[in-house]
Amino acid sequence: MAPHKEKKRANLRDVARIANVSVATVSRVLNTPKVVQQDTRERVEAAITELGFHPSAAARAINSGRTRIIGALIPTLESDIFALTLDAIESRLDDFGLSLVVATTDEDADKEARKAKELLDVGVEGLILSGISHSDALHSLIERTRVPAIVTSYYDATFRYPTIGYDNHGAARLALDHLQDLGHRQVAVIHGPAAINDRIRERLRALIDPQDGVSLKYYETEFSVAGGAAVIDRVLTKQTQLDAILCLSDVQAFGALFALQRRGVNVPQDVSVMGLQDLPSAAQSYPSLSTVRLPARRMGRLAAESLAKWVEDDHKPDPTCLPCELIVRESTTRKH
Amino acid sequence: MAPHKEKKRANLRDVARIANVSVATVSRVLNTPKVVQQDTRERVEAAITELGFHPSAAARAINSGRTRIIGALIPTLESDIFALTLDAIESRLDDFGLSLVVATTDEDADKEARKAKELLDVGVEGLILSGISHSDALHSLIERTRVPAIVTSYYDATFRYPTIGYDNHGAARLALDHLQDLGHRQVAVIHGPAAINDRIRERLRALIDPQDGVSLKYYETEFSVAGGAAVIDRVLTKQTQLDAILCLSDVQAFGALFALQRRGVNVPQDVSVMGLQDLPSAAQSYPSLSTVRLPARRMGRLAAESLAKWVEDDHKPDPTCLPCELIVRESTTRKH
DNA sequence: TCGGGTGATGTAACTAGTTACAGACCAAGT
DNA sequence: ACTTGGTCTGTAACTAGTTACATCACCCGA
Repeated sequence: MAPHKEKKRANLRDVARIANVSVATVSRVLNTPKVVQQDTRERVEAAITELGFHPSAAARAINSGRTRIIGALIPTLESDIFALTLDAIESRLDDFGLSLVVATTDEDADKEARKAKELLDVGVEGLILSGISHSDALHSLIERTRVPAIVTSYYDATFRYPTIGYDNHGAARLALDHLQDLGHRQVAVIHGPAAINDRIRERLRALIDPQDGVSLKYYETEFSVAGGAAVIDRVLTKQTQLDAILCLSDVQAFGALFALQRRGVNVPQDVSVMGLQDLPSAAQSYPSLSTVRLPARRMGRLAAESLAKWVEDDHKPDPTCLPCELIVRESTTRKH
Repeated sequence: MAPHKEKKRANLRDVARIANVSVATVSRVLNTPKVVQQDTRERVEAAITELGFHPSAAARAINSGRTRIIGALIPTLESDIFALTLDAIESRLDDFGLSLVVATTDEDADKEARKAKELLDVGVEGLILSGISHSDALHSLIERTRVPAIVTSYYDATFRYPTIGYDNHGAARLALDHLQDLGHRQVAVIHGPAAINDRIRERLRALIDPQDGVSLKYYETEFSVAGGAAVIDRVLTKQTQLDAILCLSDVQAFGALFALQRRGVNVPQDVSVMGLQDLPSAAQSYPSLSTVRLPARRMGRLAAESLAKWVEDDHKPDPTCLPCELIVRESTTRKH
């Protein structure tokens, strides 16, 4: 068999040769077609079509110094809140002509640093982080490369990177106040793993000094519907005088809701259940879920916008705290 | 004020100058450090640290001809099934040292083609598509650039790109057969927008010739919990002799479940409810949801693997159909 | 002392684009 | 007739890396 002719991709020079023009002219046809005479342009375009030529992204990037890629480091895509945020980020970045590379970290700081390095190797021009707990390796990487980085899902005006987040502390407070206003005093607090998650820690911090004789008992469980459901037995055993359950995330609240129904406990007559986040289905469940709305989509859009402006115009964004909103639905009611 | 010295990024030549070696040596320190003498290497490393040097991804890519980036075109991240699949894709691609750029299409073929172009401009080496409905523009783009492309969420061995999917037709059939086996004859089928979604069309196609006196009535609604809930009034009005509700997605099944509970209809005593997908919460809800499991994570992993091998070793994958599994839970029961 | 092998390093060409500058050409103005 | 200006195109340098090949020092054995 004859040795296969290496069928590598056509480049600018190939097109120039076929069209019988210089590389500069081909480049002009691609970038500023109006300055090229029509018949020349048509000849070049014919050559481009003939060869199936597509300019190399890398070669363009090397000249412009721009890749137009933004990297996002998020704990996981399995959780609605990150998926929602990311969806908003992606579509807003697209408005600025920027693409989004996603890397998941499983809430593991070392993995995050490793993936951040990969993102920078890919050439991202900006980085979106979640929360404020990161490894020194990541910090020094960001410092060395001077890549613009912003933090989402958390607000702290003094943090080393601009934070575009919501008020986790205030949201938890809002939820507890609501239960308190309804007369509830014996409250079970169900929350995800605090050790690895600064958003959860911040929410818990809001609950440390309950007023008016409110007593809080804490239950840490997996961050999922199953986690919320699994912990209910423990809650019901430990707290016979239970007024309300405050779940620091909606997914766990759904788990709690289901598990309570399964045990014949009526919500909200026997016990009120409160979530935190306002998932799309919170308005639909039966009973519908009282919760505090975290503006995930809005945050995603704003984060994307802010980073885009930083990358494009070197305009570093100010930290922003988006407001949370108490959403009262059927799952909470006044204590009888 | 003195004109600011342009503080541009340090490059290989800068490092070479500071370390008093040639560019080749610096390159060797970066890529094959063992061939460089220790003291030279240390000098270079010191220079790298001093300048905060980071090699340019674009320049590397231009030489290797590789970007190590894969692009995924998915309808939306708001839907769990895509978020789950994407999470699996991302983590599996990472095993191969590949990064993932995400672009959402909102199930719009023109938008998909536009975003595909952007992905190729970014330099993706491979493309992951969802379903088999795409614009001609996308097809010709893929043909011109000869970029490896695979399809997920759909199986069709004869399709122009390899499909790594599950059997939508078989899954729907499995669900209907289950209801039939339980003695149900009057069945409401709730499904998402068929016009724009080939997965849904394929599921519907499985239901065209029901046997044994089974009567199906169709209700198209939004692909969401709210959509599933909103259509229930219509279902209950139109079908007074209702045995079962078959929802062609779990999210809609949850909506149906909630709406039925809200109206005092007992599931499964009064009516059986069947989902399709097996979301993580399907096992937790009350009643827990009978459904057909679509192996979203497995599919994501396999798709990532297959595309990675195609990109790395030029080994085009074979179409693969992953099995769906009937999951019988509490929401379906024998007709009384 | 010479040839050969090895190891470390440098030179320069190469990747695929963009672009500053130069030059050719043609028409209009002086 | 000669300059001027504008349009179009080409040459070559430039971006930031990698790498084939050349070079040189050094050591060993003949």
